[in-house]
Amino acid sequence: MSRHISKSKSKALYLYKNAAAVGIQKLSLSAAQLRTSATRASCTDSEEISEGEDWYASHIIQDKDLLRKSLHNSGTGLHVLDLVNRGSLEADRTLYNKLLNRCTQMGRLQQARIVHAHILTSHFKDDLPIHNTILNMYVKCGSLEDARNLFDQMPCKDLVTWTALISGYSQYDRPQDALVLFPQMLLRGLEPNQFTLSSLFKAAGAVSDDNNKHGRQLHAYCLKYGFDTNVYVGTSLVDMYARWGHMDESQLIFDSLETKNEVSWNALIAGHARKAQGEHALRLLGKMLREGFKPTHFTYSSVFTACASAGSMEQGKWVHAHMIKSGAKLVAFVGNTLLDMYAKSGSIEDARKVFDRLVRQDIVSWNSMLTGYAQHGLGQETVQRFEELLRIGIQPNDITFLCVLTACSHAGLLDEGQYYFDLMKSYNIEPQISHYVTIVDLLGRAGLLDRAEKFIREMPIEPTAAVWGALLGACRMHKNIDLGAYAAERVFELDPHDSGPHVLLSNIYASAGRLSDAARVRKLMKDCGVKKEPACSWVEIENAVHMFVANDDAHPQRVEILHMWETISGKIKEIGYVPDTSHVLFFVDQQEREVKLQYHSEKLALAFALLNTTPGSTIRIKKNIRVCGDCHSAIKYVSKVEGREIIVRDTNRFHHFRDGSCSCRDYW
DNA sequence: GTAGGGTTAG
Repeated sequence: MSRHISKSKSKALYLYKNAAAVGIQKLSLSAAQLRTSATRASCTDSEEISEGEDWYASHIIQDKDLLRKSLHNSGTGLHVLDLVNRGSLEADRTLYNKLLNRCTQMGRLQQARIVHAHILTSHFKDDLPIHNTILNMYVKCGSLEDARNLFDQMPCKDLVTWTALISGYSQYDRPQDALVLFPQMLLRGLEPNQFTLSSLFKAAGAVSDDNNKHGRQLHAYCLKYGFDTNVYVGTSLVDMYARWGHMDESQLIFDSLETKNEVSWNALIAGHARKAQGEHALRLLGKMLREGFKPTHFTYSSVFTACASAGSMEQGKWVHAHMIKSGAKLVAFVGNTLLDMYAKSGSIEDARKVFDRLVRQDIVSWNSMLTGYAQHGLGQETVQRFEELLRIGIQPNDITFLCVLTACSHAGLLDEGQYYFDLMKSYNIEPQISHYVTIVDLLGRAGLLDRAEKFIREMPIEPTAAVWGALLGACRMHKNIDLGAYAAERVFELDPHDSGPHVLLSNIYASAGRLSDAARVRKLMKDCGVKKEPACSWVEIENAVHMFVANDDAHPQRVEILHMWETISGKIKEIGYVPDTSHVLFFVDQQEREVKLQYHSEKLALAFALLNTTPGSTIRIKKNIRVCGDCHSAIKYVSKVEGREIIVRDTNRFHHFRDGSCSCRDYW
């Protein structure tokens, strides 16, 4: 043993030796690890204790009550074990439970292992309840390995033992491990209770293979034994079906619950939020309120997420106001979704306000804000904020870098983008495939197609369809047919069912006049059963979201909309708008192309908004695919002739049209 | 002694 260790540290080592004597080496820790942890624990755990032997000299405690009170100090109170070792205190069940609970609450794994070691030296070494508590402690400290080792070593296990481990696996994203334990448990003659089942449903919700066999079987078991009336079990069922995306079943189970609470509502609302069903989530919030339940942070967080994906700012604002009135603090978990909602529904200013008002910003707050700036085309702002983040010493993560790289790509900041890509190493972040995609995009957009291709060839990881897809997109932008065709072939090989690359390649050929090649790609696409997603646009007016599809002739205001577009079209042609028909399929004639162009969904949405909003107000449109070049050009002119700010959100980013130009500087 | 719900990118 090291001679450099102080006397107080050697006491911890004594503890370790004791433990080793009764077979602690069976634990997952090596002797060296345990020695280190014991030493460290004794040094760092009890800040209130002065260094070394002095403390023991001045604290010879005879009074056991006084000693127990020392457990109320901060820290895990581990030092009392030294007094046990000295014989001045008897370690009883209560003492061990207090120590174990303290380690659990504070999540202190090293200390937890020491207490465990000590217990093995005591006459509780075969005590089942104590060992269940230890197992739970390891789970709560996040060490499934320690928990599993203990579980395997325990000669006697009861339902609590099995349930604690099952819940551990389901909490720490190891659903399969949780699920396989269940039949093993049944084989040993143990029957699950509501605790076991709710953990199992949580696990089953995280896997969705084989027609969700596990979850459905468990559900049947649960009905058979009548556990479904328990609110925990019922809620975990609602959640399980919602995670599979089966919202109808989720709703049915929810409706059948005799007892509901906030958590049940939250599970259902979160399900709709994950499916981007904003309207549904909002309706449920209204219902929840009418039925007298108080929304929690979880509720608000899900509803804001739903509003963000729907881009419904007005509704989101209403919920925000409701949250303020309820007196809830703006903690990061909710605030991040709120700021994301503002950013995604078009108001970067409001997003910034939320960011500034957060009780404390975490890395997700920063990432959301950076994403917001990037999507709004504020490349310089993103870079500046990113630099600020580094300056104040916040550790960026892989998403942070992805945000800043995307911003550089969208804003054409070539040098900065490459610099930040290299900078990732200094922060010990290994670039993921998405970072490589962004760099290909960055180089490609800047027209450096050969460099982009070279970059792909030299990648240390295998390029995916997304990587080649980025090159293909750049080839479309810069009209490079040969490289585009090559990149498209790579994409087809890697991901034959995506319609995007087929459409892109077909368009590359079409715009170069190679109509037969374009037709061949379209045919290939058809033959493979690849379907193009129909284009849609949405516009929110007075709390209602209106949807438009291209050539929509079923809309009740169809005549007015078309009339409005004709008027607008005339006005913008007067100031220089020329329809760019290269964005329309090649097999229609010129006149027909112009007509088809006129009825792109974003134009219909725009005309509708002009008809139904007050002059001068901002118009916000959302699109499910990228805005086409002709619409982009037309909307720029409309913003000028109508004196309107028009904000279009497509799948990639925002376009802020104002006074004849767009924030993306025609670069998207 | 064991249980259910929430965030950022692409």
